Amino acid sequence: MEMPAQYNPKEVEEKAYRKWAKEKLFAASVAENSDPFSIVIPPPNVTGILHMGHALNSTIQDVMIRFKGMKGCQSLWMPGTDHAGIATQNVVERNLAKDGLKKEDLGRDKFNEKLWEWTNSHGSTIISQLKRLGAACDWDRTRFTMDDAYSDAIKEVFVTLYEKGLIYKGNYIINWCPRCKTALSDEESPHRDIDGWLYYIKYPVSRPEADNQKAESYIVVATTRPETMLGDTAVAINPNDSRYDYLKGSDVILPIVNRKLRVIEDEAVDPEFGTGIVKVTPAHDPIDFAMGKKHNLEFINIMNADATLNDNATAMFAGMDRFRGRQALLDILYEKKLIEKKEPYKIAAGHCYRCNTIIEPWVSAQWFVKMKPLAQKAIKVVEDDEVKFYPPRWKKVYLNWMYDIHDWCISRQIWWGHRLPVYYCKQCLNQTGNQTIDHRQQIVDQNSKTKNNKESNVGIIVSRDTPDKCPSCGGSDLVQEEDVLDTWFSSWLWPFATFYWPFGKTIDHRPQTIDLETKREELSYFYPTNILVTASEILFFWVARMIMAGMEFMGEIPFRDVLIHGTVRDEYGVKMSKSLGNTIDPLEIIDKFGADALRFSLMFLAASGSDIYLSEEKFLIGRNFCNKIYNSARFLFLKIKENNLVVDNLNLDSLNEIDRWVLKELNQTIEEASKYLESYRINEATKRVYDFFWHTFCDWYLEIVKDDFTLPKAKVLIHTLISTLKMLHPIMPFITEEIFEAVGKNTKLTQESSIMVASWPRKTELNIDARKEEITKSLFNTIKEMRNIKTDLGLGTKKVKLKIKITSDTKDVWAKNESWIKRLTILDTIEICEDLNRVLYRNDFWELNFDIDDIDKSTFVASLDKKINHAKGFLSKVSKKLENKRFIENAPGDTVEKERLKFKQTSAQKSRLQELRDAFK
RNA sequence: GGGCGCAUAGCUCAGUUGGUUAGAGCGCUUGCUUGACAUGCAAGAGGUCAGAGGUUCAACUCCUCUUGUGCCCACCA
Repeated sequence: MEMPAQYNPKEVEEKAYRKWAKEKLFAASVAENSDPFSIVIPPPNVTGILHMGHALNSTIQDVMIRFKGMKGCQSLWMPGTDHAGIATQNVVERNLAKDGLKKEDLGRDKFNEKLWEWTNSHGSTIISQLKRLGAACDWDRTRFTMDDAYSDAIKEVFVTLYEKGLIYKGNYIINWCPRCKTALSDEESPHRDIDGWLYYIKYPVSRPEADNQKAESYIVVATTRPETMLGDTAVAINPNDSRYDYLKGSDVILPIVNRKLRVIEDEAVDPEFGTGIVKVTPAHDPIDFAMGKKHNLEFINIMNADATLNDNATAMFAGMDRFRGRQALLDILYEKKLIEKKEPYKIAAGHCYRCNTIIEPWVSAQWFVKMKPLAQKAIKVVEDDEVKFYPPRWKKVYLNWMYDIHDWCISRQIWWGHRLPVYYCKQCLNQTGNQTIDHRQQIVDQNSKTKNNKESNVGIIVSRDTPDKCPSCGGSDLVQEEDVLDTWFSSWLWPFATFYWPFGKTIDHRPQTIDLETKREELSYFYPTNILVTASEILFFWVARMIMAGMEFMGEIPFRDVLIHGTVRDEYGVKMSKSLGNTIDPLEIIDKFGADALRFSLMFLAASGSDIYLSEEKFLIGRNFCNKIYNSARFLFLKIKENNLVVDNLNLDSLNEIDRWVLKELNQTIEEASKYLESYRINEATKRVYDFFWHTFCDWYLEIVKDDFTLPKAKVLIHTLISTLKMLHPIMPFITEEIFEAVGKNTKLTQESSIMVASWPRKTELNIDARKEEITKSLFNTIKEMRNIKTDLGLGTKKVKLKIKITSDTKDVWAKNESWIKRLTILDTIEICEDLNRVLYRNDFWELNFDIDDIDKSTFVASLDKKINHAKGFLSKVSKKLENKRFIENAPGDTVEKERLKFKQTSAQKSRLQELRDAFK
């Protein structure tokens, strides 16, 4: 087989992935004799295309899955996608807009068909991209949050929570996105500072006639959103603010609208801010909403769903967009000289996390989950470290959020998603007369009053099955709730709903092929899952809620460990995002350098939990390493063939000291890599194996045995290669598979059909003679020193004669190793002498000289001086310690012993160097 | 306003129970077309571990403060 000089990942990767799929190596199942290891993938959006964040996130999971698989676990990576309500709807709406259509033109059913069409044709894009990355997901289990069966779980959960009184409907002020025209949860409305103005507006005051003369004829309120004044129904002052005592009996008049405003007192008002008087707009501001409830104020809604002003905002402004209305209103206020001043002001405004539109706080009828009761257990399991965070600091972040958790608004006014399993009986509703099912209508109806938070449940049917008649009146005129659920209301069930929980109660839409008992067993085997790998952005959205759902419905944590990795940034430290255009496309990197190169570079750079800065050149680390692995293997096979070697299992009897040395280094690498992987410190494991393979195995061992390519050596080489490949496999699955197969073809070793199912390497039992080991290490050091000296003397690549005086029982060491020592040091001959006329290097075992006439003494002496100074500095530091009585008294014995040894060795070394130097004077 | 991080070589970062006169990758300097690999090999320069205190026999590592910097949460209009 001809192997080109450079590694070409393209065909290798495709071929390997096909093989794994064909041999069903991704599949995991219940096995009594194996430990389970499971991860559920954070389901990517069906609209998603693979970005660097996915690549990082997925590689980490894949590393753990493959590692645990090799360790003998039933290693399950559960894949799937998320229907991503708003995001997907937006995409399909945009497509529709190209034909000049709106979703309303199609109607709900037709539009839903379009959504499914889109999902079916595009939804697997991300899946195939994950496959290119090498993801070892059990693809036969792939789930989608809109599967019929998955929807069963959602209904079950909704109904159960409703029956427990943990889900309620009510009129509240919520985050409204006027572009998506839906309510959002607090988490979906992140605050961002925007530059704005704080306007000081004069409100006239009408006083009883006989009032004292001190009072002003107007008051001043400050606001960043002047247009909301059209919905003002009060002004508020702090009860302890005596400046405005006079207002208590007065009427404040809302300009333009000329509405009388009540003056209320509330502790929420900060006397220090602005003028100390607050305009109160109960229907358009969360604090004002609370005040409105407390003081029984009128709620006047001045906006439509698209944030245009409505008739309540007076005919003058009706129909205007909120920002245009703001300007128009300001113009009039200026004209009437009612603006006292304006100041530049940073406003922390909520933004829609899907389209970045500024959120409008809006009162509407929505569905909520009571979170406090659900949070209790989820707090405890984290406090008690039953669920552990890596890095641990996220525990605090999680707990802080959980301690102060707010109710979760779960209804969305979009069409793509799970419709709430809520049905309204029209007849019953008509009788109570206070309910309608159209939110937009309901909101307009709110002009007058929102009386109570909780509306009566008359006429509301919450049911797992579609009811045919109203249980209370028997009427059959039922309509289902129009709203759909927040997408996260499906995601939070992911760790168990993916196993087809709830195993069919009154509802059961499992596919025929799915066996209930198997699934039940699988859930109990694989749940709780072992780790959840995610970015910090969805800690609250998803992680926290999964823990709550797990505790509530499984009675058990959903995962033991939560791995929070960093954010992917560009080389300047700016977060990669499509809108900024600073992304690096992982698929382009795969095309250019290979998936292994991508994965390796990511794992090499990603220290646990810290952000990772990327530029295209960072992927050269991985590419170069792939090339190194490939070439070293290519060389081994070439040599094996050239020498007609039949390589089989390692034979410990025929090992020499150097073989033992490399195997010992290998042992240590295995130990450390395993330890690091077990503790999720993947980058440490990656670095360790990289360093061993390149700088120990290739740079030293392989170079040493190059010209002595005998069978015992070949066995050590192949053994070490295989062990390293195995350790690298979780990180770089493709190239390791390729070479593992090639090992099979080029040797007589019996091995597994794929490295994926090969067992994790174990340490070799080596009987190591300490003295021989020391001599071997001295030999390596001597070689480094000789190269060093040659460079100092300007003899870099010149072949020189080495004269050596053996000062102890090590003659055979030089004789046996002569050939490679000469090659690696670039020596002409090695001559063993009784006496040297000059010594360039000396250690406990030998001293040596190069047979050359004149040397540049000054550079050599300078180099010696440098070493001597180094030793001196070190010695003074160590002796300071040893002279310190308290050190001797307090430090543990072996620490003191170590220092003594250091001192002894270094002083010996120093005097040797000193002698050498003196000889050159 | 509250909370959480970060500050180590020119750049990007490791350094996990305190005991190395501090490591890697890239970049830089010097020398190598050595038949596995120039996507390589050899040698090297470069750091008072942000600053100031403290704890300790011992601090890059623990504590406090300062400075700079980043992120998250929050109803000061």
